[in-house]
Amino acid sequence: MNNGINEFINMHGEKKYAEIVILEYNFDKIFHYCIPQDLKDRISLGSRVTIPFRGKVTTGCVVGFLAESDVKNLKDIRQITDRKPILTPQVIRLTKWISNYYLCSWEKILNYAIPKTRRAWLNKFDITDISPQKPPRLPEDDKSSDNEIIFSAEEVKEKTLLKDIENIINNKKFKTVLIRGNDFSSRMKIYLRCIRKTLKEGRQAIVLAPTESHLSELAGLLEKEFKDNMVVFDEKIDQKAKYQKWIKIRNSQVNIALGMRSSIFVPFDRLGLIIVEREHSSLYKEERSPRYNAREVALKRAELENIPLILSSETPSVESYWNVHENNFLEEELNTGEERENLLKKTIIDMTQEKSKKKIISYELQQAISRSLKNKRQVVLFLNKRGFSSFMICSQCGHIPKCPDCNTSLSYHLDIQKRAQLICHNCGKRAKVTDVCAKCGSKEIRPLGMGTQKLESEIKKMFTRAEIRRLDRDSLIKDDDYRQILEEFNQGNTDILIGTQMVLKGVDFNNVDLIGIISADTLLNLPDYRSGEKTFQLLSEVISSFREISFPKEVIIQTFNPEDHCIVALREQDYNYFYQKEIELRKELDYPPFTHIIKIVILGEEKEAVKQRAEYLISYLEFLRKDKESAEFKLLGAVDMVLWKSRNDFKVQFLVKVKDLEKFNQAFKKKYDKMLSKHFDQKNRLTIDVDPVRMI
DNA sequence: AGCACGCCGACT
DNA sequence: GTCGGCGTGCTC
Repeated sequence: MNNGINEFINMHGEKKYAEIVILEYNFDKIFHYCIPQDLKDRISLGSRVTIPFRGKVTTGCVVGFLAESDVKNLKDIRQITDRKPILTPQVIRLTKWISNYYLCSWEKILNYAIPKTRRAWLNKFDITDISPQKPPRLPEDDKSSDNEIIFSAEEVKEKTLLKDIENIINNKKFKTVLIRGNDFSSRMKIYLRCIRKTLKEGRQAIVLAPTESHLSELAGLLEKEFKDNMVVFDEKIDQKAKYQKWIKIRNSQVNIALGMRSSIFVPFDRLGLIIVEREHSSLYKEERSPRYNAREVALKRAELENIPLILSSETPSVESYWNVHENNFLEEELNTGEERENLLKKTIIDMTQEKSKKKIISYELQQAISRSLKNKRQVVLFLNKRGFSSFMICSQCGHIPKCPDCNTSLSYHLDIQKRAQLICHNCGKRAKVTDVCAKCGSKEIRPLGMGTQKLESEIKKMFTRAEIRRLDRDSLIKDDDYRQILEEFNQGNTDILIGTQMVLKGVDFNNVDLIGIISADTLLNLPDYRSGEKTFQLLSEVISSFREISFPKEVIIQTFNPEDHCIVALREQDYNYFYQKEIELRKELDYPPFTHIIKIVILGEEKEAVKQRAEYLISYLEFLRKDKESAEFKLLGAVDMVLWKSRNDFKVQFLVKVKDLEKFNQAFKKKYDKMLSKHFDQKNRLTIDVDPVRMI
């Protein structure tokens, strides 16, 4: 198994030629160089080298070895930059896989994985090549003679799943465990034990978290035991500090790395375990090039390194859960006890049954808020839409005013003088509000849906004596506002907090006994095959904000779609129900995980130029369709090509649906480079997103 | 990305 | 005949 990496050494045991990816130019090509005799012993996969190229000296990264080359007049490698390679052979293999899977150049992903190094740092913080350290001494080393035990007999008796995890960790082979559940402290206990065990074996661990706050939560807990044995790559880290931490890793001075998505590339050479916390998070997807998903890359790295992988989530991604059945992932459930469930009431309000269609707050929710206020408890009202109102609709003919450039519905906003205005969130175009429908002429046109602003004014009218605060992007003017609104609420000075996703971060729900989800529909109706999954995940997270429940609490969900499987699954807190219904839909409509989607976007300032390039791209894909080496695929969005306006650019988007991604990519790559340089540049850009997390 | 090469039209 | 326009292709 060589994964397309040439490590072949000729019969004299000599590495004669090196395959090199040039790091300073964006060519998707491998160059061959001779390895001078004096460098032979020190060069390896992942070594950075200086090489003559086009009459200049440039740097490259060694990605393979050859005994023979059919290229004539090969030049010599000048020198090796780092004393020990900055990347490990396994990470080189990983980046190769990424460049094929995500259709980006090898150079791009290599440069992304390697911290930006200044020449000066190279001498200052070099790799000292400390010979493999003895694993750090742990308290148990002295006590337990049987080092095969991770969990005690008592613990295993209580939760038999621990035995399975123990076996997998002890086995030290590639195997994925998906832990599903909301019990953070049990999950944490498993992480701790597994890491401890891994270190004891003299191996290393990577822990990924999706956001800065989840990262610091994990780091805080792990630091108690492993402070001197770990590095944390937090959000604000600069290139220099990042490089220093890499050197520590490379020198085996630390054996645990914590970070967000990019930490999946850290160069441990005795990696023994990867943990991906909240694996469902869309933040694992890099939304700029290279557009990889760290969860998928973690899976690939675990496979390449042949080590266990732990994925965990309260609401696993449909892809991962599907893998439980298809690829023999081990699934374990870890949920908090039933006492919690008995004190937590979940109510779904069918808004189609409300008498007044214009009302935002149902009668039941209004009553529940009154009850909370009387009991001196706090209320959080959740809405995932900013602005005043989402769009206008004519109740006579159903017409929705749309932006002529973007074909998206215009948002209804109030300006500072409280004058109504329509704004296109895509391109920023503004339009006047009309009181007559442009299509049928009726006067029954009015705003539908709502934002936090409108909700706030409604609530203020309803509960005149309550302290009400709003927490969303728009309400934050000064940097300090966020902290202040939180502090007021957490000290109990606020009765009702209205907010978007932001309330999930930093709000203390201890004294809250009511969460009202104003409209489950806004997210559910997005034009995205994942909208159901996203709704279920987000609202589950909202409900989980109630961590400790010592008195009765209630969640009220208002929706126009009470029968939707996501809503039903939320009420029953039944992941399996959600998954079964969702996977049926995906299968029926040929969506992931049954196919892959590739999002192709063309952007440019001139409308005609964009259109022309889009047509060229379509013809390239049609040409591919005839290629016997390519895979079958569907092309969406090409027949009635829509040009959108996005900021200053015109934009065209296609979706390719393909089952055999590997085969398709191989054929696609053949002339991709040529097409790119011939038809696209800074003015007319082409972006390709494999397995996108957002459709628009 | 640059830079050479080459094929073509315009010009002292 | 020769200068320079840019489209095409190569760089180990």
